Amino acid sequence: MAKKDDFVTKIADIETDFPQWYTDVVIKTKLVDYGPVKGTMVIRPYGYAIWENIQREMDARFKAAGVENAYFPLLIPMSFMTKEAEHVEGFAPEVAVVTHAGGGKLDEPLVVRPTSETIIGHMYGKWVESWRDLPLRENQWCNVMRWEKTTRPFLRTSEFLWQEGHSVYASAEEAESETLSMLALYEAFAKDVLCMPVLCGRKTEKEKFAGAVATYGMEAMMHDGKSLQSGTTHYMGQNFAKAFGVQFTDKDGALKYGYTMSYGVSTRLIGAIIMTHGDSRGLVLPPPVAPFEVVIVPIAMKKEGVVEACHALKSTLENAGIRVKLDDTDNSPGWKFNEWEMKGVPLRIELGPRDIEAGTMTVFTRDNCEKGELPLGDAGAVWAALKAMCTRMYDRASERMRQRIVNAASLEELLTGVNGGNFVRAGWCGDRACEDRVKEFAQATARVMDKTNTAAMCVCCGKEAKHTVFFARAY
RNA sequence: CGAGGAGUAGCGCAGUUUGGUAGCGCGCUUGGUUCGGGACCAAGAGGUCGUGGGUUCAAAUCCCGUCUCCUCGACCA
Repeated sequence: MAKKDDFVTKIADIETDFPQWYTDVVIKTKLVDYGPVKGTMVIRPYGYAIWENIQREMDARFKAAGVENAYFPLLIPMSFMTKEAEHVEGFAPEVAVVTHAGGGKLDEPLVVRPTSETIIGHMYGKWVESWRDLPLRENQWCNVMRWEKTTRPFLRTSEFLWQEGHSVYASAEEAESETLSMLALYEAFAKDVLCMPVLCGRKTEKEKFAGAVATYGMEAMMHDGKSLQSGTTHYMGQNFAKAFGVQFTDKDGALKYGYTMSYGVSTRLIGAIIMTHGDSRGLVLPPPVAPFEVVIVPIAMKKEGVVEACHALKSTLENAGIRVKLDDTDNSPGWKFNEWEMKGVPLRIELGPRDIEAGTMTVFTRDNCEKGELPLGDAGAVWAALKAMCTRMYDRASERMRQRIVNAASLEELLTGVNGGNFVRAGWCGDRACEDRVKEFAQATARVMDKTNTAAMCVCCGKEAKHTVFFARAY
């Protein structure tokens, strides 16, 4: 039973070889494979199940907030993209364009959507006529394409899956309020469903969405101290409404432009989960999004009653609403232990003759890698263990982020901070020149601005600080 | 686009310096013994050595071209 030296599926050590660790995890756990087109990924069933769980949980929250799902076309006429000046400038370098179809050249090229503000703006322009049509709040789950130069599975791919919500309101106040409440929805989702702490706040002008008045983001801290933009909400003012003629007749009889906003999260969340919770054994999945919350590993399967007991346990847990996998393949138990740990299954239940005799089940919790015993078939105790695991995972990640946010009063301190894998909290005067200087000096960008300004002076020029900003290296 | 690295079996690699029958580990197939932390035995399948040309009696190996991928940078909400 000695451990084999040449363990081909073993993943790299997260502490010493981070980029390789990430690649190993996404490939060897069969979350994804690389697609034939550079920068694309094939999401395999184990990875897609995580996405389905994210969708289910997110949809429930959208529904509770009153947002409905819809679907808009993949292809957008090129002329739509050029209607909003900043938008086209921001996205032009990374759009893929369809020039031929049906065996001939198209009169007008079509872009593969990099985001759907324009085509949805076009449709909303047709649908909105009266104040009675507002607010109009729809969401779509779809794929988008952005031709990036460097890519990494989940974190930045040429094609990715996301949800994009788009709303029109009659007033600026309502649209701005929705922008903030959707950010709050995302933050709660990150905490409750992904067990992941995030930093939320407004983005700087440099970092905002092309065509927006204001962009807000939530940033998650990865194992290597880099920041991952995990969700954004955008307040567009009337920019897109004017570009696409989204007008309504108000109660006072006047024709007015609507105020729009949009928000989105993507498969990047899966990358965030991997890099927030993963360890040197592989994935550690938050129970709410794990493809299965429990895997049952039978011990000594040929002994009488073992397989039957495992099936009975599976039914009991499933009846209690728990997602369960029974691994009754003929691999050795040790192989199964390692395999499912690598794949991040939250709880493993080992069930063998000794357990059955004693009326217990051996339970391994993935986040802390501890083994214990529970009464055989006690679904309530399994639920409690899963819930406790969520709390532990969130608390651990929060504590790490708290310890790795440092303050800086100078560029040198800022550089030291980001080099040490930290988020750096520092004052900023508000000038683009200083923001650019920070990037040049420390390869760090302004992730979000703190809700209140507590800094006295700008980390770069020393003038009075108008904002307190979290700087970090980012994916 | 700049700098560096790599292309040999499904995966990971050796072999190239010094040209001479295509190798290893894992995985896979079949049969058997196993099973409380990646089991073992036996037999077997699988490769135009990225690609085009050149040198040579002979090229994975030497020379020239070319393509692809990876890392770092640039770029990127």
